[in-house]
Amino acid sequence: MRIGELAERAGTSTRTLRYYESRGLLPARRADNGYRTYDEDDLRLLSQIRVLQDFGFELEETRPFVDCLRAGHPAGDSCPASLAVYRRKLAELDGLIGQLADVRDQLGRQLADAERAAGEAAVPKCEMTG
Amino acid sequence: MRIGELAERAGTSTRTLRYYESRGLLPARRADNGYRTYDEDDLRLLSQIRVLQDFGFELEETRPFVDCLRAGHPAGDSCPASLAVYRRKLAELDGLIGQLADVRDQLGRQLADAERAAGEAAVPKCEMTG
DNA sequence: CCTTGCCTTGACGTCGGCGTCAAGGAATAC
DNA sequence: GTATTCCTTGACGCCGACGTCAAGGCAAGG
Repeated sequence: MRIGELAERAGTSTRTLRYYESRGLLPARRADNGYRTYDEDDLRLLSQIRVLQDFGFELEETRPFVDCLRAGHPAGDSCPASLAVYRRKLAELDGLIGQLADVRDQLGRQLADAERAAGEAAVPKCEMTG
Repeated sequence: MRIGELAERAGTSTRTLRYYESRGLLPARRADNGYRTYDEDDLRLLSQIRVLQDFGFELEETRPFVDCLRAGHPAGDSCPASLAVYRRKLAELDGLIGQLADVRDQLGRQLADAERAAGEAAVPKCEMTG
């Protein structure tokens, strides 16, 4: 199949496929007329890349998974290098989520304090006027 | 004070201050020789910006806080517009944290599955050989 | 006078993952 | 023949918050 069909079947763009090729991630065979040619295996590699991209992996981080599939393994994560990326990514995510949760809590307190201050300014010393 | 001193006292760079000025966020008075001149109030505005930046706010999102301080309010979040940004940011954070938690769980399962598969491949049908 | 250290504006570089446009070749439909 | 649609390479644009370099001005110390 050609680049347009592969892009459509994978739910991405031809530009993206050319970009992956430029990064050496998904090289293509060439037909006599110079057109890029792909097969079903390429679709599997591409699907693996897309899944990981959706997870927030950088392109380079998908490389071990692609290499693993290309080496004939049943899944992209059947290789130690891929598992290592999983673990790094998990640690990274845990750290990030923790940071964001901290920020979230601080912001929540800031908002509560600011709302309280605004309320007191609007109705000052309410209990003294009764 | 001049730009270098303000930058140092705020723990940032002169480039950053010029950038803020170019965005209209922190304009500076000028001395006769053309040098930018700042006062203690500018340091407060800048500190407010930096705190919010550290929280992950975009520069534009800090503008209501700066405007609020400049209007003479005691804090950057003493104005409704600032509170609105707080609330938007909280919602945004909650959404993001939720997404990341989902990804984290999926990744954790992927890793567990892949590790189990690798283990079974290494010691296949262990209970059948006993 | 000369050096040093601050300041000025202007402009290009960074990072990732593409989008988008341009100019032209190739294959298919009619 | 020609209209359409696919394909090719090349190259600039984008986003955000600056970093970094260049060329030159201004002030103070020795």
